[in-house]
Amino acid sequence: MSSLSTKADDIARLLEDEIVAGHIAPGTVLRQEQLSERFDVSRTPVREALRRLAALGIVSFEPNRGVRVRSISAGELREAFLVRAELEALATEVATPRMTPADLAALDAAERRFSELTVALREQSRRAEQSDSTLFVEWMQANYAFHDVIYNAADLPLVERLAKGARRTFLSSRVWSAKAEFDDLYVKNDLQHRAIREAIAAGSDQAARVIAKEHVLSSGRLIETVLESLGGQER
Amino acid sequence: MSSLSTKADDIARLLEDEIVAGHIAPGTVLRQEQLSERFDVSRTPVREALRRLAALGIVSFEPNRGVRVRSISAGELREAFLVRAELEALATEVATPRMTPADLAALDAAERRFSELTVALREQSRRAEQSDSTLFVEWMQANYAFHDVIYNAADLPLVERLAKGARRTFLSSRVWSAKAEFDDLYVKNDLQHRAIREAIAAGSDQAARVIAKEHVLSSGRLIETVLESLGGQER
DNA sequence: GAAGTCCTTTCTGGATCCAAGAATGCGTAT
DNA sequence: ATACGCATTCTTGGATCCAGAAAGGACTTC
Repeated sequence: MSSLSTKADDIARLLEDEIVAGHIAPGTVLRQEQLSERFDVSRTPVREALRRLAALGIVSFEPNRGVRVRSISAGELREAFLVRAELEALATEVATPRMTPADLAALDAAERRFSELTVALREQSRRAEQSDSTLFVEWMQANYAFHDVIYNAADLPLVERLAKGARRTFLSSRVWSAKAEFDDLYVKNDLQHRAIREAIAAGSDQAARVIAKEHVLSSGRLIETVLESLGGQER
Repeated sequence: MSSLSTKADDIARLLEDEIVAGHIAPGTVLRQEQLSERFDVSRTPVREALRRLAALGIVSFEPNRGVRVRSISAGELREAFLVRAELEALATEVATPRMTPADLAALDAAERRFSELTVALREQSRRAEQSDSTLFVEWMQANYAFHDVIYNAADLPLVERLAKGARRTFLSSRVWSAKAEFDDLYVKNDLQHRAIREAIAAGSDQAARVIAKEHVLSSGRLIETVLESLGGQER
């Protein structure tokens, strides 16, 4: 059986997903043996996987003591948004003159889908107190799908990789517990997506760039205020 | 003996330095056993080190075939400069209002040192055909030292980490073999550093930002043309 | 002479084993 | 009761061992 991927890589991907999805809380100590029996392998590939996660900054090794899921501070979160704003701006600028009609159509579809989910989400949050999180997850995925169309057209793999790394940073944060506070964000994001698409469609890369940057920054600002209102319990 | 660092980490650092410094050519296959006897350890920590380098994108694993030092394509090099330009712009903008008198003094000193080395380097390249590379290395370090003052003041560890990763990308490229062609770059960099420092000192963050960005981009453009003139032997 | 098959060698990926560092808990002395 | 010291236990970092994949021949066949 010629394995196209190695166990260490599989485990790394799985763990990364789980941590990013928040299924493993920041601060948790990952026991090697525990993981090895969970994945039914020896500790060797587990440790190689952990090394990779460490290089990505997702976990941190404390020599002879174990690996710990890193928790991001408010400062790091803030910085991640700054970085993402710059990279998103760059990608949008580069993508604009490269957009094919197919890309534009895809962008339009992504925007529409995002709009629909936004409406549904606001509806839900107005009605129910304890909102279902699946809709929220879908909404967020639709958000990323919109941006992915742009990344795809920009054809800048490094930028895409780094920006997605920055995304990761705050996906695992517990900000999302305060979904209810986000009504403001929902509608704003929707409007900004429309503006970005229009600027791209009009071929004005500089305008698109500026709006894209502001789009990310304003999300960051809002999330920051939500975080503050949640109180400063940082780990 | 309570080891503060683990062997895997030490090896990773060493290998990274050697690859970035160009002592190990891109495309080289790294044999695990060879490395293990060179560092006088078993293959286990070697492999963990290699996993880390793989996560950083410095080497790539080819399952069951070995790890290979990644060679960067012209496109990747170009993209790395785009990214660095954005990040450097951001760092400069953020740093400007945060610069203490001490920082400004350090920036001034770094600029002066860079200027001196620039003069020395142009002198040398005018005289000797086969120029000594140590002076060139010093010059490059002085260049980075200047930018590091800014990163330090900006206090954005993520940005710094990513930007330095992008630096790495082209340090290992063989562009530097064509040092002779760089006279243009030498003087331009010097002028741009002065302009950046002046903008920062004047407190105009936006101006500093724009100049810093242009500074990186123009270096990128020049290096690109040098690369082309070297011929397109990409691996 | 070129291509295909089998066998040997080499090397990787993973499992297992071992030594040493860190935590834990108990007993004792103050 | 509290703090110190010592032994036990747990877990990590690293070494060694093993099975399977890929590369490299030699030998055969057309």
